[in-house]
Amino acid sequence: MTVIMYLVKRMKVTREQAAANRERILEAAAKLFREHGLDGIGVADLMKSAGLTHGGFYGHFSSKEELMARACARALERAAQRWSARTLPELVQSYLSRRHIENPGTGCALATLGSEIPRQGPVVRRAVTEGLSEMFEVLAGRVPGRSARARRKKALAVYSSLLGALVLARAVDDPKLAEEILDAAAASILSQN
Amino acid sequence: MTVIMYLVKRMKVTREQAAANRERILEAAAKLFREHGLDGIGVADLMKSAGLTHGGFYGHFSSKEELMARACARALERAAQRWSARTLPELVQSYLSRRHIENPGTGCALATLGSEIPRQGPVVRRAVTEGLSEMFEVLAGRVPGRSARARRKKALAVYSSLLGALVLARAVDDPKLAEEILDAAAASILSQN
DNA sequence: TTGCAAATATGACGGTCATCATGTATCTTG
DNA sequence: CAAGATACATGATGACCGTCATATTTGCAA
Repeated sequence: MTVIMYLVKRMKVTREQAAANRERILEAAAKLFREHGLDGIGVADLMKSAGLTHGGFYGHFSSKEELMARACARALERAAQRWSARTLPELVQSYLSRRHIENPGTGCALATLGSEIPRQGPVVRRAVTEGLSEMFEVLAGRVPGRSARARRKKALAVYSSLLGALVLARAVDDPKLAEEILDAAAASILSQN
Repeated sequence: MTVIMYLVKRMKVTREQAAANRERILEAAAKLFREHGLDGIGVADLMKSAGLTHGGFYGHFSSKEELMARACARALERAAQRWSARTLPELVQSYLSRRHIENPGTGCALATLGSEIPRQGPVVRRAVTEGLSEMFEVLAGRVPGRSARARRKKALAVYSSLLGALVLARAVDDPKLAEEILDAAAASILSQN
């Protein structure tokens, strides 16, 4: 075991392996940023979680900020993909669930990082705005409405409700209250759509 | 000027002045935490903003965490007070406004700190839960509804929409999009109440 | 097969942070 | 008015952070 680790460590990686490493860093970041916040996890721990040491980081990304932007973009893309395969009721139920509350690392990035985004630099803000725009489009295709304009408006309102309810339910330390919040938001959304 | 500052500095404060100093620390914290995040501002800067140096901090609070809890409680109490003096449409309009977007330091604490709260310790979570519960009660008194139960449910849904919309509008780097989000949420809330 | 570029490890640097120890000047109590 | 308590300043400590310099090892192109 130790010998194998030693060999792996000492072995120069091929181009493919380097690309895979970059991918692992990005995936680790997308998860750990959501779990600990953008400022709550450091480059060294991120790299360790990807199976590397901190030194190689700047060979893959120009700064921690760039990684934050790419990780946010990645997380939001994934969310848009997931949404595009569900109906609105399915989507509401899975978003407003105890399972989502308890798994920030794989859930909605806005719910875990939302209040930190306004304090970030232009690169991160841009990535988030683009990711959100895609999500709005997907959601607009999942809500009922007579015109595209009306559906977009509804999509913005629905996402606001989803996001706010999840943030509140996570903030509160009483599981009963959390569930009450989720239920109220779900009922409100579904009764309107 | 320098002489005056020197005298002020060297002058031992009375009990009343000490209490006033504690109050200034708390007010500065309530503002700066919302502006920079709980982890985005340090004890030294907090104290400097209250006109003191960092050393005296632990005479007033047992830890930074205790200050975070008290500052959150203070901010939420103030919000509940403001809400109790307004009608629902007034409240929605002021919450979902450009002015609120641009002034996080005096605005809703959940919108600025919401996603950091779940990562905080029990003391902060408790203070936030209590503050939120008060806000829910106030809001339940401002929404229409046939029973107290129905009004409470509506209050939870309304606050979710408000919070989510503000977080989204602040996260986005396009003012037009931000305004679109606020408008969509406001229309949704007001059409339902 | 030889030399260069690339990928990553190790280690260091300057900065920031929360917390605590200590000194000191003043309020406050007897 | 004397003595202790109090409020605060100064300074230090140890930990952590982002970033960079350097060395080493190996894939890869000529």
